[in-house]
Amino acid sequence: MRPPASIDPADQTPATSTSRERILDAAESLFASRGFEGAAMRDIAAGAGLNPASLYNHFASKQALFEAVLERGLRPLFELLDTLELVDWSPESLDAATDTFIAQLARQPRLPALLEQEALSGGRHLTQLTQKWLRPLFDRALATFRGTRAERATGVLDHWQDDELPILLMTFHHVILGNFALAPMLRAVLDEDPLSRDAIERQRRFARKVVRLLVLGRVSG
Amino acid sequence: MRPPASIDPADQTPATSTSRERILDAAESLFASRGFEGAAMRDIAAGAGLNPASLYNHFASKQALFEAVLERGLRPLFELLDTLELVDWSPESLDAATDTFIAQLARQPRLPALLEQEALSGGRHLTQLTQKWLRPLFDRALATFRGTRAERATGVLDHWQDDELPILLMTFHHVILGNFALAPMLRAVLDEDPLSRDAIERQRRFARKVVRLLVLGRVSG
Amino acid sequence: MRPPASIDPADQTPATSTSRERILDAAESLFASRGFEGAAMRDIAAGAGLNPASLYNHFASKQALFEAVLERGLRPLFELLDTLELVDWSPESLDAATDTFIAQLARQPRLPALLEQEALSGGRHLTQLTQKWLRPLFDRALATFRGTRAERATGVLDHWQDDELPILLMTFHHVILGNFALAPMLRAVLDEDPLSRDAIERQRRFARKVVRLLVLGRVSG
Amino acid sequence: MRPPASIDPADQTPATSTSRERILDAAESLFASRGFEGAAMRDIAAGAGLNPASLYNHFASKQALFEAVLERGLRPLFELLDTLELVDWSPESLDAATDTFIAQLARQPRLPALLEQEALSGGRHLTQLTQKWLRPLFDRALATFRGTRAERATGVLDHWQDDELPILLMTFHHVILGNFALAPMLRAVLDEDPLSRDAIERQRRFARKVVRLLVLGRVSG
DNA sequence: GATGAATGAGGATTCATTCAT
DNA sequence: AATGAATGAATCCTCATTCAT
Repeated sequence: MRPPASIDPADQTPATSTSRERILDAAESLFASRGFEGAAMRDIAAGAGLNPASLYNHFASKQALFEAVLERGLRPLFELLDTLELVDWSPESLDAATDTFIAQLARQPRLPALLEQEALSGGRHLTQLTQKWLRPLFDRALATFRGTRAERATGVLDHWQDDELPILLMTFHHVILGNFALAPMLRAVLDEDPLSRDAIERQRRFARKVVRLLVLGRVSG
Repeated sequence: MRPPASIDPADQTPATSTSRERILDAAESLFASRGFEGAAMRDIAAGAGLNPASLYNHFASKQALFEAVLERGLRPLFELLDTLELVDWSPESLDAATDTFIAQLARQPRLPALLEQEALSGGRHLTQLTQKWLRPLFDRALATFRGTRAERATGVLDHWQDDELPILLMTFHHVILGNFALAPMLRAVLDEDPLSRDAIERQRRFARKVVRLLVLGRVSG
Repeated sequence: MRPPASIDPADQTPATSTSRERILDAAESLFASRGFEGAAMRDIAAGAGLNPASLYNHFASKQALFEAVLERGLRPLFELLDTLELVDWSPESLDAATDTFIAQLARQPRLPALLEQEALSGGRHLTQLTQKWLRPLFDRALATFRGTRAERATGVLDHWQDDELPILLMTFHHVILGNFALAPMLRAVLDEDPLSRDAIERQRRFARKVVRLLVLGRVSG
Repeated sequence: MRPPASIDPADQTPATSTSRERILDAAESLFASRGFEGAAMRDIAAGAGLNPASLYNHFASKQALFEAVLERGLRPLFELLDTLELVDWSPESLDAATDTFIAQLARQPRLPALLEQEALSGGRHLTQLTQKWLRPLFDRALATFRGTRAERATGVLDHWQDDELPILLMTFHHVILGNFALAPMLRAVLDEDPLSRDAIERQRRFARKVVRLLVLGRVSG
């Protein structure tokens, strides 16, 4: 009665890439849609066109494979966040930052679901994920927000109280990543592919407005 | 080595309630934190202080138990949504609606994680969840939004284009439910219990502002 | 290409005993002949007439099963050794002690092989076996031997030096248990069942003589 | 979690020897301590500093490797036994024979454990071992003993009945090889390395006395 | 010779579920 | 309503072995 191994056509990765890459692709897809426990090594192997035993020639364990998936997926996103500089807080630079995020997520549409899976499970792999990636980023972003709110005279973040800034950060997370993570549900509710070019363009347009609203308290420049 | 069955002290439900209730409580907790596949009947039974075989005296299968958990959890929330009437779209009535949601979620803090688990998994139980609960609600809410935007002269929802309204609805979902769902991650990132009275109060205050921003385009009335 | 699960007809235990006992019997037989690693849970289950999964209703793991086998097997033997009192060191009391051992081993003919398997493997389960069972027994026996050798005037153990007494103890072990442990090899070399009534009787007669030789330095009383 | 591949420092063979020799050394060590089933080709390869696949450049199969280990290990010992001539049965010539054995075993201290492993397992590789090596030796030795007992007038083997001579032969085996085979256990029970120069010297002294006792019925010449 | 990658068979163990008690 | 024992199917992972490089 087990469901078929692959739902997402993206599971089928081209046979031209290396085995390691095909394994990582299949694993990312399954971990994202089913979580760590729900993703069976057998199904990952099938997605990569390999015998299950072959996975162990490339990764020592399911856990190690999972970490490699996280590493490969999160590194570009977090490097992007690291290099981000909001030179000023003008509407235009906010838009540019928003566009950068959305563009990166369009390239890695399964990543938000992967993150969400672990965020929900609350423990085990989350600790490592948190310590290595989330904490540093979060702390740095919070410091920037606090500094900006204190220094800038008017209009920027000044409709938030200091203790609301952490929630504000989480809200950016939800607004930017949320619809990517819940793509399967959106598909069912909207009768539309939320990862289509048009849908992502609409998502980008919408995100710009929300970011402006949240940071500047108004939409128009 | 399997991890211990219960992480959240809320798993331990008082022995005074009926077996059925204890089972539902334990199942809700485990389904929310681990998803359908990740939650083992054995662990649910342990959480309820029962032998695994006893679960089958109350629920025909794991699937049936899962549905009962959804039913029990979603019914009050969706009934709340059903009865909600935004008589006008004044800031005060928006605040009241926001407060109502947050209050209900504070009573059922694991519910958002439960929903999110299924939303991520994309299929299987999601279809049923979607058809029975989400679709009708979503369609009704969208119609209301569309009507409001078309009829009302100024200020309400008029900074959104028509095709952005579905995304806007999802954004309410993310903003209101997101921090409840990701409570385990927040705990790790914020060094604070996101379900404490203070945190929920802050969350309520923040949600009010965001809802006003999203609907009215500004914070202050 | 795996060999058939059961070689020894003793593997087939009567279906009348409890499952737990049948499991222990089958496990003892396979652990004795193949060692811990070589004995497959599947084969143990087959020997007990059960599904492999059923073993886990009675023992938490292969390791726990192994320890239960040791416990059940060693307890009577070591209790016998504990209660043994060589009132005097006359040839007759030596003979009586020898007979007691041999009789007990005839009742548990697979036990020496079980011990030997672990003694050879040098580690893992041996440590526990040693600390719990062998060390105490060995130390007590050595003290008795040392005392006897020092106190008694003539003839008893006085042809051994003090530092040879530990080796002497081991030699009793080898002489008494050795042929039981190597029964499979003896069968192949002697064209005879070393566990037949006649063979054990001969073994008993021989062991009496060797014990007399080792303790008293001569055969005849 | 698999235990580390090598326990005995003797596993680490010098990198200067040929691959074949390093493989045989590592295999001998692991077969002796874990038996045929328990010794993994992977661990043998690691002990030899090679990739598992490389083993198959030198030996056709695990079985063939095992036989090569036996061959290399048993040949010198059995050749020694073959050339042994007890010109007379004087105490001095018995001592000399005992010394020869012990000296050879000191050179191959893992060999007794290797033999014992197979003797215990009762079948499979034992048959071959028995037919090729043990049977011929045993039969020849038994004939010699029987001849000696019948021909010699007094004192030599004449306290044994004819049907006890096979057991006597096995007893030599146990006494001479036993403490080498059970070295891991002795280490744990005696708090001393049973393969140290001193321990082996003591073992030699002890074996001389036991052999004299068993053959001549008394210790002193 | 040596090795990385591949694999079918089998390893212990867990799972949801059933059933007699 | 509760449970101990049973089980087929699946779980992750290891094994000996092969083969192209």
